[in-house]
Amino acid sequence: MGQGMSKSNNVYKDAYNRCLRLLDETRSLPSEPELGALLGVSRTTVRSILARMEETGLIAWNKRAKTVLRDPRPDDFFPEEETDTLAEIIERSFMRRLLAGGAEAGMQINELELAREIGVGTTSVREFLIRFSRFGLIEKRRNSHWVLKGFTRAFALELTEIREMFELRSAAAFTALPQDSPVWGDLDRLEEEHRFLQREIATRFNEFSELDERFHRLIHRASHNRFIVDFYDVIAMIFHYHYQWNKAQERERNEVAIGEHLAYIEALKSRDLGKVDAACRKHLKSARQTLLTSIPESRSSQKN
Amino acid sequence: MGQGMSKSNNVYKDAYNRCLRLLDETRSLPSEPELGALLGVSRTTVRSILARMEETGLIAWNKRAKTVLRDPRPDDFFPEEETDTLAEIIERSFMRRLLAGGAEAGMQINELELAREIGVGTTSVREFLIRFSRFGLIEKRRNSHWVLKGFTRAFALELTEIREMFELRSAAAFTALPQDSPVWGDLDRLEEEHRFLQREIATRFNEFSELDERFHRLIHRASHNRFIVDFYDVIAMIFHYHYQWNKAQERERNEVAIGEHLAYIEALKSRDLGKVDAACRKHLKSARQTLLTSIPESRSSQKN
DNA sequence: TTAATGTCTTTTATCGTGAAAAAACAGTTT
DNA sequence: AAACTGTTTTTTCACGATAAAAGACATTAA
Repeated sequence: MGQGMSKSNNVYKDAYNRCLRLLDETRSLPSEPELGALLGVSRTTVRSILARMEETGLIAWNKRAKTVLRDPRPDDFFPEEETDTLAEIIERSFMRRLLAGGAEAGMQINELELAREIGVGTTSVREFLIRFSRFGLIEKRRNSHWVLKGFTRAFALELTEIREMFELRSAAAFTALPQDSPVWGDLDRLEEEHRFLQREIATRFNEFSELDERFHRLIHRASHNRFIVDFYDVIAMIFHYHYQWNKAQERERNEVAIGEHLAYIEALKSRDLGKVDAACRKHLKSARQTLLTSIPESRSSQKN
Repeated sequence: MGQGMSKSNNVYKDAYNRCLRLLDETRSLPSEPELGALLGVSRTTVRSILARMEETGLIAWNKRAKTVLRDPRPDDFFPEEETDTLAEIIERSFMRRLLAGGAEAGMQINELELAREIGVGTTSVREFLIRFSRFGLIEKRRNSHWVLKGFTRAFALELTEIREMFELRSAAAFTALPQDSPVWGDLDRLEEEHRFLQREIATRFNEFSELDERFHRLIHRASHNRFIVDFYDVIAMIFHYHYQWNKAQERERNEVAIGEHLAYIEALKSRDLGKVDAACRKHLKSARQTLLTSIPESRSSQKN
């Protein structure tokens, strides 16, 4: 599938699907520039979307008039998998191989083989690997292959060490934010979401992962330091796959984490640096523990 | 120049030049694998080098026998500029534009234009920008262009904030290293180089930049944390161009820095955490100051 | 029988190309 | 005139192709 094609039109397909959902709400669509802003795409793409919607009888389109003719049906949507970015496809594929065992540290990574296996061009794989290298899991040998450093205990410890430094500093910066800063409102809303999830934990425990990320990103943003903010991408990536991979006691773990977050939020609102420090440390310690226990104790003896 | 060609043979040319320097020292060259290891290239490249050296009458080559026939002349060497990596060429070009004024924050970066201007393919430029993005100076707009964030005061402050966190921690880790660790020997040697440079400061002050990097990298390595070690790449890059750009009071600045380094080294050797902390703080503070004074006070009012 | 050389294969680095998507420009409608 | 639609140009994204370089295999010399 997909060999020989120059560029997939996933931007169009994804925006089309999102636009279909908009159709339910209104009798007519806004102007082209407005739609573009709403969907986050250019007018060129908007016009392709409108053209297809007209073809399939979803709307009547004549210049400014874009009247909705019927509700979208399930088969109007493009299949989910066709809306993914190439980068997403490659990342998923790569991470699956990395986590699905057999990925010994020190193993070399072959661009061509990866590209063939995933069914994409080498350029895309190369660019992915370059982007991915900042996560510290792979390394390039000068004009030669990439080397896998492995998702090891050492990696987790190094990652969490930085995370703890950065988050403690960000949390301190957070408490120093003026009372009228919008972040306090954001924090209140997040607290509410935590409370809600706590009540419904039995059925919605798997929604925590996403809330967790939003919460920590809010705190990191208070540092006003691009390197700290950007580093959260590394953490988010690791935890994203970690959550997908390690489902053991997920409910219990998340329940504990919600409790810790609430204590942390409480501390932030008190603006008492000592309390913030303690609550932050406590939560990060248990987060580290969770991550560590999910890593096999070193599959084979370490190589060089 | 250079349009249409698939891949430059700069690896070969650079290795050839380095191999020429080896010729002065011996009457005959070692085996092919040995030469490869020495020059850091594959046997394929070694054989191309030997082939050319035979052609130009530098050596007689018959299987294992590689006898040196004459000393290399200046015109045997490939021109310096032909030994550069494409990545280096692009980086220099890009940084020149960035520092040569007219590079307002918020300005968009055009891959195609850059590629044309430098005379390389778009792929190489794209890969460069992706690699370069980790320095925090540019940012990608989702499926659109890159945006220049600018080499601003804010950037310098964010950079140095992280640098200080990381280096204080690394320095502390350094003092905790066991007495028999090889780093103490490395430190002694660096101290000696500092003393030498201090004596010859009048003529060799411009050699400090390189020594500075080696010294700080040694300390950062003590953290045993890949994120800390890797972050030094960002610092090194910035200071590299900063040194090239801001030559004002270079001698005085470097003289001061050498003194601070020596005090810092002294503190490390004392293994007294308090002293280390103080010496490190003092040096980093003046390094930050130097960097800050070299940044124009904000060319125009900040955009969004 | 180990370690070199000679030969062949695979992989990486880089380009030009073309479709997708964005952006710029020109003409209309309100 | 401001904001829209219609049209054209430019840029980004991804591919296959090809030379450089690495690496693997076969052969030979010490």
